Amino acid sequence: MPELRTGLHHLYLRDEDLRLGIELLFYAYRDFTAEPDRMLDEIGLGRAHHRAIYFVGRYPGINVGELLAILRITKQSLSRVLGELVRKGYIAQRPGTVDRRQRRLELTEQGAALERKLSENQRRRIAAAYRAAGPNAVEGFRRVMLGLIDERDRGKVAGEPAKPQPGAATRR
Amino acid sequence: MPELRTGLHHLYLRDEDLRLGIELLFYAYRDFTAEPDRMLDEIGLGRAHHRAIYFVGRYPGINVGELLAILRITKQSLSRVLGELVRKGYIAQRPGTVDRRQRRLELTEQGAALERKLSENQRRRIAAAYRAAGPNAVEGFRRVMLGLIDERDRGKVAGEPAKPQPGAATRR
DNA sequence: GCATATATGTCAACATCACTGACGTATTTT
DNA sequence: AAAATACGTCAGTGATGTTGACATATATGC
Repeated sequence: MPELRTGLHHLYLRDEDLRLGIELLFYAYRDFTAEPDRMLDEIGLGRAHHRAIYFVGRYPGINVGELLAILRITKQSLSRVLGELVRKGYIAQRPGTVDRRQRRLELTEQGAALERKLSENQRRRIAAAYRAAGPNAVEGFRRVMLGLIDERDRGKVAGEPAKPQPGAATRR
Repeated sequence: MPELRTGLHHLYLRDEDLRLGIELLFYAYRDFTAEPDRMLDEIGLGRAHHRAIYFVGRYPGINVGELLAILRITKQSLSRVLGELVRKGYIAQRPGTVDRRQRRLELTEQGAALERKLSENQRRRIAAAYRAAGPNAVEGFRRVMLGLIDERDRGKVAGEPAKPQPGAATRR
């Protein structure tokens, strides 16, 4: 629900309030990624691999362009990461049926197992925070977080991955 | 308000709910850092410099050990970043008065200006998200985010920086 | 059907930010 | 006086990102 358009907002935002927001994001992200990072390190992978595995698991059959649009990195960066994951047997590729230029990505059994293992800690952490804060707070959390995300991607979160923008291939 | 302690929680957490949380963190952090990153890039600095500048601005007179405890990186990494910031005139150091081994860090005029410029976009983004979501949602956001942070650091967020753990100097 | 655009990949070079390991100096604490 | 602490440095390495140029296969528009 959009708030009343009073022009003046009853939500008076002090510098301190905004700083707290900045810091919450920093600390939460720092701690949210620490555990998976440690686990990845043991098998010679990094956070970038986790992100790829996560989103391939999230959208089975996703193609490279869509994944690029989510991660917002260059194809050269993704290519290295994806190549390693394919070579190590975590991700399988196969050409698209409708457009055979595409490579549709999927997790292998091994990849799915790794994804579960990596996300387990994150899920636990989120579940604990949700339970401690209560359903009402969770709803507020979602609303604020969505508001922090670039508008063009809000629909994408927890929906279908957006098709890459036209011209995305040429644009860098 | 803490939820009723029923043992069984009325907050039934589906896999989808947890995934949404994971993704909100990913997208929000991605978009939250993108703009400052671009600005930093123009003056030959990176995200690590932003973090250092931010927390030195947040806690004027903070010493190196405290900053290390916040950032959770090695002193060698921080040393490089801090050295660059000092050389380029964004941060000033001076020995502590009570313990002269310490280097107390402060932003110079120039550093404070940069900090404001960098954080401006982030503050705007947070302010917009807060306003759109409403005060109630903001409170929920804070509760959940705090729950995501390592327990030992919850008190530190938006308070005084914790003293580094005893033994921190030797531990790596 | 031919020209062009798209999806993807590759080679090469480079920057940033992190890490490990080993040591060194000044100062404080015991 | 010895030990611990705060901080720094030198040296090497690895992960992740970047730019730029070019290659291949497939689709699409006229």
